[in-house]
Amino acid sequence: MTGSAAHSQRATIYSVAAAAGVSIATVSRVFQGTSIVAQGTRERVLAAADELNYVPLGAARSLAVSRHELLGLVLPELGGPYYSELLMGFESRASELGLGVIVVVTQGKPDPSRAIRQLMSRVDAIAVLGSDLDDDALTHLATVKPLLSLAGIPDGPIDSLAAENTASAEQLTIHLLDHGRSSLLFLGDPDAGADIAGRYTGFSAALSARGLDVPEPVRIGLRESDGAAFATAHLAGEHRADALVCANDELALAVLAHLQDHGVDVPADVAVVGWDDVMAARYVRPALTTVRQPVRDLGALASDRLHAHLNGTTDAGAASPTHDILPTQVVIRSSCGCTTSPPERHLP
Amino acid sequence: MTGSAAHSQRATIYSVAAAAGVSIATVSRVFQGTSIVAQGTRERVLAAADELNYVPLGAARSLAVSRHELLGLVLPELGGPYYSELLMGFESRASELGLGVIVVVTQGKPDPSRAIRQLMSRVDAIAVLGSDLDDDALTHLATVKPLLSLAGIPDGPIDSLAAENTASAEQLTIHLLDHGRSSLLFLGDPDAGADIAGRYTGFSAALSARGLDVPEPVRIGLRESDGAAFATAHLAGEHRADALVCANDELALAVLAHLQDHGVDVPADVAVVGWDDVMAARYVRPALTTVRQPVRDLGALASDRLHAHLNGTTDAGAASPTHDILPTQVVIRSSCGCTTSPPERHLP
DNA sequence: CTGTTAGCGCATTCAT
DNA sequence: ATGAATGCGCTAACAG
Repeated sequence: MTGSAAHSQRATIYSVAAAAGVSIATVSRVFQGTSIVAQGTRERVLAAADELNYVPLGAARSLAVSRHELLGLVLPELGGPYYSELLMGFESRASELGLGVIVVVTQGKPDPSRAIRQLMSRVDAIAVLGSDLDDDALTHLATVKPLLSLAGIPDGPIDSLAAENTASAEQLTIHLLDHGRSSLLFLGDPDAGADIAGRYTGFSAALSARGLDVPEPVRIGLRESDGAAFATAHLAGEHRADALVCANDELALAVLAHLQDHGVDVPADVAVVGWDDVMAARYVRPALTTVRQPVRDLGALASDRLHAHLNGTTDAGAASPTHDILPTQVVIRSSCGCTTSPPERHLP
Repeated sequence: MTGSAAHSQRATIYSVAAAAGVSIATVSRVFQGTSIVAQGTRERVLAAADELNYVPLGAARSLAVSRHELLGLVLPELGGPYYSELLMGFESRASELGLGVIVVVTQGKPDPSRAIRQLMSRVDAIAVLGSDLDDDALTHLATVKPLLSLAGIPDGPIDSLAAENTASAEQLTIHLLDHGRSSLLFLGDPDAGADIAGRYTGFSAALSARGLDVPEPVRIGLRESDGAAFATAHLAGEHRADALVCANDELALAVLAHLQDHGVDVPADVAVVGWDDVMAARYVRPALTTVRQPVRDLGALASDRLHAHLNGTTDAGAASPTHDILPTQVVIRSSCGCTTSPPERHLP
């Protein structure tokens, strides 16, 4: 390794105590700041600890205090800015609360539930995003430790926290309708997640309100390849539409680009909108109209909730599950048909 | 919480043993699969465990086996696809190796070193990315636990792992020169990180090789706002250049967009290239010429290295530090002046 | 194949 | 202000 010291013989609280000529209790006290220690002794202990390169063993502490001081975050994947921001908010707030974070990405894992069980054994509470786990499984997990469902079903037996979907989808759809579009299509699979389901619900509501037929959703994935495939099909005349409401920006961008490459005029021929407000949404021409979600706040709030549970700050126990929803913001740019004057690409 | 069960009285190995009518050793055995247990007993134990909702206490196990089975990953931030991919690769491989991962994001933390010390107490080894820590601090940390520096200085006393920078930068610069560009500028601060420093080195080398003067780097940040600011200055005639080598894509895209908004023809008037191959790089017009790094592999390899150290697979101890470099790939698109025929935007 | 036993390193009473 | 003693839940010999 570093060639120098071998990480072999780790110093323990005992060796430090011995070196400082005090008892382990005193060492523990100076490190936890739990009780007052004489200035002199404190310094001797610190010196000894430094000298021995002492690093407390977390596991021992956890066992003693019966707390891991660690939160778990389960994510389906890590692509795009969405999950990163969520993690950022989650970790940041957790850290402020004195908690560490263990992340588990389920995608590509042979046995996700095994990974989660293992996670359960090392954290105090856990936030789960994604429907890789069926609802029963989640409910069961919630039995053993505080469990928060992120962007999941906004009801049901377990606590949940999510960004608003339905209302913004409806708003976005109405906006498209107001542009004179009449043949809209929703791209994305509502069964793939509660958030997408919510968006389709809003989409449907807007259409119904105008007395329009609600088309079946085009059940495709959210990747670029899915968008390209759809565009190809669309160009072949498989679908008829003058406006495409895509379940996320990645999909929207792929569709947009592919369509343009083949001579389709966006938004003149067909409008395209998405979700997430990724960076590319601002740089593409026409700039993509989309919905921005307070993802970071969502992550931070998740940490807060979990922390509150751990400290019994909330009326845990028999209280009914909480279901919080954070407001989102429709970002109107050009791909919907609007003409924005100053290209506002220099946002955050 | 869920209203139903209270996460109060957790079952222990003792309660399970009692319920199953066996000793704790047997319970431990069926859970660790460490030794053979009679089919009958095994089932009884499992049943009891399930009944009691037993989840082993990680901390207790860690203390007993003196291993956390956890890796630490320290990242400066989480913006853009770079860090996400790195984390993805790291977590994924770690998981395969039976290890969990704790992430720590230093950006925005009042006292990063405190967070790291705390991290050190709960993991077996740690990978650090970013120069928030001075080299001495890292060296010191490497004294207590296996420590791997990611995208850091490719020499020095601690193990490192990074993507190739200099050669690809040189290659990219030569490509620009071959396009007939003669007045190149490097955007980014070499002092902000070893990777950027390496890129500037390659940039310089290419220029020197052609007998050209090497301009000072334009020391700006990597955010969109930095790019916009530079573009403004450039438009005001502050800098003269017919090619801009940006330290990353975010910067390149911001510059590109801002320049175009003000009538500059890219790449005719000025070429722009970047690093990372973010999604937007494929969608922008002209498509951005950039350098793709094997970030996910880098993360996975980091886990491997750390795991190897923990198992003494490598000649740890007195061996000199290892410094591995992963090859990168220059992705030629249009912003450099090339005319690519089939818009290859449907890559991975 | 299964039970007994002895720590793992630390926080915490309870004394002093 | 400090020390001695106890236990947290689990694993790993060691017996049987």
